[in-house]
Amino acid sequence: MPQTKIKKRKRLSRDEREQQIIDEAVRYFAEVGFDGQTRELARRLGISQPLLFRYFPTKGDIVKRVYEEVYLRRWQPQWEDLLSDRSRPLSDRLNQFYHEYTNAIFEFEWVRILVFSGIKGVTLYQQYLKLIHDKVLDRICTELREEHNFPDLKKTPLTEREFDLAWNLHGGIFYIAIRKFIYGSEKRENFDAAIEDSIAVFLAGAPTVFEAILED
Amino acid sequence: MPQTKIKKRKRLSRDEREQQIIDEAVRYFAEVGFDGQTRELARRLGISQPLLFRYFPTKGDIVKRVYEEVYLRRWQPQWEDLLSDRSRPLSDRLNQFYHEYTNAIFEFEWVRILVFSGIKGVTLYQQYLKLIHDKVLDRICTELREEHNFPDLKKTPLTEREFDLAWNLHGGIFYIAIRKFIYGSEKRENFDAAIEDSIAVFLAGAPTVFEAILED
DNA sequence: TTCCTTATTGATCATTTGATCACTTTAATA
DNA sequence: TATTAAAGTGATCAAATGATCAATAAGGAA
Repeated sequence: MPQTKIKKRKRLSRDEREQQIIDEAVRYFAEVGFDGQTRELARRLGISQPLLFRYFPTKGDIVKRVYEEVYLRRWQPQWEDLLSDRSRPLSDRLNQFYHEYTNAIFEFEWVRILVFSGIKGVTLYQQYLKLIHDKVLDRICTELREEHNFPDLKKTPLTEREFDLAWNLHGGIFYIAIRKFIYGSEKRENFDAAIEDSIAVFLAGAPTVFEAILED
Repeated sequence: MPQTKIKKRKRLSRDEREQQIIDEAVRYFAEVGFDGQTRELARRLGISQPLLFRYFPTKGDIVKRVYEEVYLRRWQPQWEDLLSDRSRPLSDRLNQFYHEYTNAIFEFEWVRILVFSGIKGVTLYQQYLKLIHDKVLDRICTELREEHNFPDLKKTPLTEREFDLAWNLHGGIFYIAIRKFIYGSEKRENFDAAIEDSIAVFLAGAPTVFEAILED
């Protein structure tokens, strides 16, 4: 009756162990928030708690790396080209973008760590909001002007109200993720239909409102 | 040179002190999250830390009362009548509702404690989402059917896709509050214009999409 | 196989923090 | 004014928790 795996002290290379710690830290902190304890994190990793401090000087450094790990590698630069690709209808582009974007973003770890970061006053998510503003909403508004022959950008720069409307679309979609991962009140896995409908409403309704806005 | 008010140990009645503690706890926990310390809370109140435990058996009880204090007294039952008042255009009703709703809800304390509650797994906000679903979105969808002579509710109950679209409007508006109070990336105080525009887009775009949905 | 670098750990420290309790002080009231 | 119920406090406990360090052991190099 061999008690397998009760004790298998394994010696890993510096890089392997470090990555292993970060991977588990992402999972753990996403679950319980950043006031989770180093002892519990070590327990989940099957290592001693002091070993963590051999790889990271302080707990704060682990948290910092978790942020980086979660935020980086998610944004796909080709999305910027996709949104601006005028050889395809804007509706197609928006649907493809939000389909891929939500597939990349709608993950337990990502959404929760995102929200935690806002609470703890971390500036990283503010950078992310800026990314959305500059790379997504700006393009959406620009393409809408083009598609409907609205005033040229050079003469009339994008207005705050146009951005607000694009935020409303984006925020409405992101709010699905909040309902799902923060409040657990949304059980579905697939939101393609909801997203398609939201885009359809936006594209059907926004031109009218934009027209009124741009008259001033 | 009299040092006024340096020490004015005031003896309050049970009820007064209790309310004072809760009021400050709402402010404090909204600011730093629920892992704020009882010592700091007591310091802000100008009382000793053990006194807190004379009024609440545990810290958890203070937190519980904070939730209740923040959630209760915000929802106005007359909003339900407002949304259903067919003597006025739906556009007017939606604008008035969201104007009053955001005035009541868009507060630092309310939004942050709301988000914290989701993270800590408190069920209170799930109740709040249900309230929105049942008392707001349900009415919006119902009124849209009426206004556009869509299929009768008795024959075709409201579909998930209709609710999704209403959620998109509501979530988009609520996301303004998240940007403002959680991420601090929104400095404006007044969002009436943004909200009016969002409602306009919804009312201009939703009927088309609803029509398509209801054909199935 | 032996040596030696370094990954890993047990024991422990210092601080933080929720909670308790005996004692003090306030102010209403008899 | 003296009495007394209860509001309020200082001292302190116990557990939790981040961090340190000397000692141990894994596994590649010689």
